[in-house]
Parts: sequence; structure tokens; C-alpha cells
Amino acid sequence: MAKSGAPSNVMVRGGARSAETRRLLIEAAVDVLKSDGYAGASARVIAERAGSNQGLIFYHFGSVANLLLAALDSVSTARMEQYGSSVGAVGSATELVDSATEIFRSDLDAGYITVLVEMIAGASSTPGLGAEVAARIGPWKEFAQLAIEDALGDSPLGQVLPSKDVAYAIVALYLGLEMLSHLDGDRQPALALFAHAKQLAGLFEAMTGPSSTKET
Amino acid sequence: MAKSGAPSNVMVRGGARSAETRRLLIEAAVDVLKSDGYAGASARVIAERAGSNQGLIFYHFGSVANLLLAALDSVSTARMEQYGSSVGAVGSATELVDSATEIFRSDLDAGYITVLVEMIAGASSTPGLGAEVAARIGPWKEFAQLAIEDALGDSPLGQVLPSKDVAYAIVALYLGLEMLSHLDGDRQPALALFAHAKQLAGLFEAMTGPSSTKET
DNA sequence: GTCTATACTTGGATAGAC
DNA sequence: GTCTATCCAAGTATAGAC
Repeated sequence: MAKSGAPSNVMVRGGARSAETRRLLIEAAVDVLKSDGYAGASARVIAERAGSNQGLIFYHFGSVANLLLAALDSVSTARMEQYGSSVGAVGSATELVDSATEIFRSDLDAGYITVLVEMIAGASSTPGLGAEVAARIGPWKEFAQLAIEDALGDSPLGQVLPSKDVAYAIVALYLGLEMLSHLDGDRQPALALFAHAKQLAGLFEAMTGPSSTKET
Repeated sequence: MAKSGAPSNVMVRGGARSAETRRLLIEAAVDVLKSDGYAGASARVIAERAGSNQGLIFYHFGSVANLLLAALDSVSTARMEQYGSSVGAVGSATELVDSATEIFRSDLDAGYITVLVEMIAGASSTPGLGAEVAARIGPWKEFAQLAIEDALGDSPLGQVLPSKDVAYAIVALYLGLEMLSHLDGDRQPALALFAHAKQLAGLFEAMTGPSSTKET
């Protein structure tokens, strides 16, 4: 039963050729999600952008939805690898805002949040997809929560606001800001908000005194 | 040239029968956007839910996208009529949060924000749709801005934070919270946030003194 | 003027070629 | 094992019936 035949439902096949094809398709899927959204992400369009045949999508991933989930995974992984290190470096509210600003700007330019938004919104149209997407947002929330706890954990504000709820809000805000920025083709208003947030953070730190910052 | 014939690109036709068909189609379009999202909102699906013929969509609206825009207009209008009166009644930060909470809960149940989210996310896939949707978000931003100015206009916080930027953030947050709530099928985390916001508003009012509330 | 039947296009999925 | 040619369903749009 070892080397036997017909493509099963379970993905991930052996050959190096296969891996390369998969990589190209995932890359193209991410690209199409960014430019044409979920509704425009058909097997044909994705395959064409990958310079590949549309049938391969069903061979390698079983369905378009599965490929799109793989694309979301790819983006999530890339993002976490990119930012995972910068979490620990945060020590105060202003630094947290600075870090968040940089991450948001970077995410916006890379189109990471676009992919996430399109997958969330698109999930409504494909039965079963919602749960899969929901499961993949966990890391995004956890990442935000970790950053918040690192920065505000033992400060007065940290006592009042549960980090989990705040993380939820931050992720929601990211999604919403992406949508509006993307729609208007103008990221300026969103970035202006981060500038205000930094002002507020500074104000808050001044009010509660320098002792509120974490010392390692 | 008065009573002449062939359906032009410009919509809105005369008869009462026509108006009724249009109404049914718009209603169905809103419904389908809520349940199946933009990607699932095809002419066939919408027409079937309206108990109507799919060809009528193209006769009355010229394209599916135009019908969906009409659906968005319908939702926007209904929402503004529903909440327009409650804006003036707000006099303090806590009242503003209370009002916002109620509006958010109502929006969530009615599916208004779902329609908006789907249209924004879906706009990526249809050329030209983005600009149309963007133009229709103006009122939502203005509504939020007006409410904020009413509540915070001459308070200390109102001096620091430009109402336009804050309104932008609020709308973005609404969109994001809707997406997450909708995806998880759980509105509890989002509503918990409003509870926290009320705490903060109360804290803020206590700090700045009762003089910061508006007197009419 | 309003609506239905039909034409044509694109999309998902697979049977079969290599 | 990997990929391509082909099938059928679903989509948009319109020509023509009422």
C-alpha cells in the first residue's frame, strides 16, 4: 500500500517537482487574492498567473478553497516569522505604538492584511470555510495579545484592560483600517491614527509616571 | 422622444409594477449579501430568492454590480433614518459609548455592516466598483464624526483628537469587529469591548471633572 | 414597458494521457 | 506520480416574446 496510486484527499505529495508546482500556485493565489479579491480568485485566473494549468490546483489541493487556505497559511507564516522577534523588544506604551505602526505599515505594503480580509469576507460564500479561516486567525490574536502584555502587563492600564479583549480590538482595527485604506487607495488617514495613538501613549505615560515602564 | 422604447443604461423606470420588482430584487440582494457574501451574490441566486427571473436584474439595473450598489444604498438609507435622530441626544462620553454600543448591537443584528463589509471586500474583484462603494461610505464616516463632535466637541479629549480621524477609526473598528464576530458567530467579545470603553469613558470624565460635559 | 427564453462565457472538477 | 484535455454546471448578458 506504500507507493500506490490515485490522488487521495490528503494533500502533500512527495516529489520535488510537486513541491515547486505547489509553491508557484500558492504564490499566485496570494497574488490574486491581493489584486482581485476572493471573488476574483478562480482556479483559472490563479493558474494562469502561476504559469500553470488550472487542473493542477485540484490535483494538488483538492479544491480552490483549499489552495486559498494554503495561501493564507503562507502569509500567516511569513508574517509571524517577520515580526516574531520584534515582540520581545517592546518595553513601554509608546514603544508599543511605534512597533504597531511599523508592523501595520509593513503589513499594508506587503498586502498581508488584504489577504486575511478577503478570506474572512469570502468565507461567507463557501460552506465550511469560515471555521478554517477562524482557526487561522488565532495566531494573529495571540501575537497582538503577547505584544500588549509585554508592553502594558504591569502598568495601570494593563490592570484595567484585559489584554485578550484589547488584542481582539487591535486585530479588528487592523482589518478595518486595511479595508478603508485599500478602498480609498490612501493609507494616510490610517497612519495619522497611529500618530495620535503615540501622542496619547506619551500623555498616558507622563500621567502615570516613568515607573510604569517595564524594567528588564 | 418621450415614451420611446428600448431599455437605456440609465435606470429607474416608470411603472408601479417595475418599482415593485426592483424593490423585491434589492431586498433579495441585501439578503444574499448577508448570507452568502459578495462572491455568492450571483444574478441567479438573487433572482431565485426574490422569486423572480434573473434576466430582470439586467433589465432593471444593467448589471449585478449595480443591483448590489442599490442594495448598499438601501441599507445605508435605512440605517441613517434609524439612527439619525439619536445623534443629537448625546451629551457626554459615557452617553456616546452607550449610544455607540446600542447602534453596534443593532447594526450587527440587522446585518447592515455585513453588507458594507462584503461590498468593500468584493469591490476588489469588479473594476470600477471600488470608487462607487467608497463614495457611499462617506455618510457613515460623517455620521460617526457628527456623533463624536456632539459628545466630545469642547471637552479636553475633543481638543487633542481630531474628530475626523477618530471617526475614521470608529468606522474601521466597526468593520473589523463585524468581520470577527461574524466569522466566529459570537458577538460577545465585541460587546465586551464596548463595556470596557464605557469604563474608560467614565474614568476619563471623573478625571476631567463634570464641567467637561456639554450643557444645552 | 416588462419579462422570459436563449446564447454565450467562465468556473469547478475529473477522466484519462504521459 | 504528474499533468492535460474534456465535461458539465453556473455565470453574465441579450434577443425576442408578450
